Amino acid sequence: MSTQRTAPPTVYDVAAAAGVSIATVSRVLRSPDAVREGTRDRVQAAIRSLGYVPSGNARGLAGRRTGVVGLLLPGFDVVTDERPGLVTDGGVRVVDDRRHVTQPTASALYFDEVLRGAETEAWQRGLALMVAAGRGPSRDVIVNDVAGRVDGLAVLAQTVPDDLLEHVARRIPVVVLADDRRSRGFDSVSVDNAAGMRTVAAHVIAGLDIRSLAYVAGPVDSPDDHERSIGFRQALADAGVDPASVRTVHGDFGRVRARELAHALLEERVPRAVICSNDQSALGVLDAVVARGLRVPEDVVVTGFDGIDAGRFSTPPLTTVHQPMGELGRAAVRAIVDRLDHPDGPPRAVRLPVEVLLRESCPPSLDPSAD
Amino acid sequence: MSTQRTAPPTVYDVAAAAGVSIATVSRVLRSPDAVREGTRDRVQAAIRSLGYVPSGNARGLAGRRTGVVGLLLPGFDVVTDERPGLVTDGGVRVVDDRRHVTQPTASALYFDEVLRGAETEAWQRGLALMVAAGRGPSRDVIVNDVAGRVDGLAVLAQTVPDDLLEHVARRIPVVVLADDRRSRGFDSVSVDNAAGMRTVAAHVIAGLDIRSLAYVAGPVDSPDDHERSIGFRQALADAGVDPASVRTVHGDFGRVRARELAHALLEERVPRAVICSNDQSALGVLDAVVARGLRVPEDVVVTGFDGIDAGRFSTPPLTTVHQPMGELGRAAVRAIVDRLDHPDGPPRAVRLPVEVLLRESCPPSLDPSAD
DNA sequence: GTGAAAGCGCTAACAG
DNA sequence: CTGTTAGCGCTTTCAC
Repeated sequence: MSTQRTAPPTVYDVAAAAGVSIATVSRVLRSPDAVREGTRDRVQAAIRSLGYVPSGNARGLAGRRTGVVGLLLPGFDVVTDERPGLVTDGGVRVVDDRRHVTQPTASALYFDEVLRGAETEAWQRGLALMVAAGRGPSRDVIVNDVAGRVDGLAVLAQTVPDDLLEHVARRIPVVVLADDRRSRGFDSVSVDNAAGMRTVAAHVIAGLDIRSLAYVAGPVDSPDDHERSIGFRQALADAGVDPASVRTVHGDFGRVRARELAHALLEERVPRAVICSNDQSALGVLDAVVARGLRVPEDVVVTGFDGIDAGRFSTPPLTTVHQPMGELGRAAVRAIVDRLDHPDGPPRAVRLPVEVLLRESCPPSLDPSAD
Repeated sequence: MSTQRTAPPTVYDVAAAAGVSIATVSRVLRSPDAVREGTRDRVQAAIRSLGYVPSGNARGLAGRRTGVVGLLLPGFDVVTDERPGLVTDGGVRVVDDRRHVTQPTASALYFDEVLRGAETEAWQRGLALMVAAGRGPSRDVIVNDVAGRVDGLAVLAQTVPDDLLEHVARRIPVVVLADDRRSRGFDSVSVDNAAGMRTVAAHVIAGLDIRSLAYVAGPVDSPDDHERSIGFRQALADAGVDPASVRTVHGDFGRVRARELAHALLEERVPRAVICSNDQSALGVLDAVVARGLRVPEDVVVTGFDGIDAGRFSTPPLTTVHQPMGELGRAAVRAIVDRLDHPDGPPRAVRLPVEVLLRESCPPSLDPSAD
């Protein structure tokens, strides 16, 4: 078939082949019922035999919506995993992977699910999705480019600077994910971070009757982290725990840093519970606790936030607050469509519920006899 | 900001505001160096103050490439996981997840990685990616829609029927993923299924000196499965094993079906090795083997194909042939760009290497003292 | 029902 | 360096 691209056929070609005007061709495509059957058949035959595919650009230009929504993600780190091949055999590398040298596929990149959710929702509404990395050298160009060819844009928090966002927002509706930006005038879809943290912390404090706490926070500029720490403080207040009695350290949401922090923390004094602002940190804490010969949950209970896969497979499995990532993506597309239907009205913020998953690192009950 | 969409500004608006012609505005955008600095500044100021974002549609129409490549995936199954919430607390559902009730996030959907790879490559080349599900009710419409607004299209095998594919291929280059379609005239990017299976099977037969084999194949219409079975037969021939001595069953690439088949197989006679055409099947076989009280790898060794995450976390971890999914996506974008640069020439097929990952279910050696 | 004609917003010669 | 002028391929009144 590589006998192609010799100037793709246009409405004119189809019209000529079918012996009608271009207007009729257009009608056959957009409102088939408005055309007499015989005429319609001839046009459709011409379309088939010419291999005609309408130009989306021309369509979009000529009016109406493009039927495309955009999604800007923070950009993918190019993880070129350089595993050492141990044996080679017939051109196929053979690796002894019993120690699981294999990378965590870098798949845990949490926005995979967001992407899939958005795609699903777009698909169900007959829309196409345009995805791009909102970062990188040509950031501005890409963002403008995408903004120029979609009906609406969903942007993951902190992937595009505010001024750029405000610029494109003058052309199309923009919805920010994972950060309530109503103050800036943007619609947003986010997760109920505060309630989630409050609930899991309440479980630790009141449910398990633990008052010796440590809190591993994230980077100070993270809106997510900020909300979670608010939820944490609410839980303290609810239970009448003195905030000053809680040792708090600030990590970077990373596992390595959390491990270091946890070691220092445990060195000083072992808390009965370590509440973490995200899962990666919690896994780092788990590393440190185990390394010191302490048992989880018997000696220390640990909780995370996010619900990443690694937490399901850790030893012990990690209690966490699960965020509905897929739903985030879906809600984003819905928000865009809503805004397109109702251009006016104040910015709206959708809050999605989270879910506490109690696993072994901080079980429903500390009573061994209870389930 | 919701003060928007009052007919977005156009080049004309910018030109008027800056006191220049539309051509100059266009130049400032496309080749800034061709415009005197003072003029350029005025235009850029106008762009900023008007909130001007060029229309991608108009750009695409006016000539040149759109700068967008399309990716058609098989479509996402909408997995609405209905987990039973055990406790409710302050609006946040609390779930006892100690038995890992949580879904495998459905994340293992293998094309996540393909998608990310494609995105990465596109991003690095300054292209945007348009993603859509190649299935579903409005399949034809969506496919045409996407095809009408991209420069080239990558399609995952079996997501779009050939006739539709051939139709759009007359307009833009199409590359098929995971299936060598040169015969149909399409460029393709696929994985070396045969060599992978041949290598892993050779390891079992010659490396481990096992000759009592069973083979769990996939659905008959799968091109992947077909190639893998060819590789398997080559391995048999290489080692001088009589194919007739191998019991072969056909599954559906699913875990459940494989489990059933394995039970029947084991009932009749326990083979020393079960080679499976994909990981899901291998996991099903593992289920059955363990259920019957047999040990892996001591009594039965099992191998899979794909390299899904679940295989890393199974008990025991699964030996498999890993496919470079991310690379598939990247290669697809490269293939499209290549084809755009060289519209003529015969269809080309890119073959990506696979990698055998030896894990506990079929270790490098059966000698317990080794390694 | 169907055709004629006027753009949609931009790029790319081609003149100045 | 900058302005003029054609279209790019399609949708959409408005007549017939």
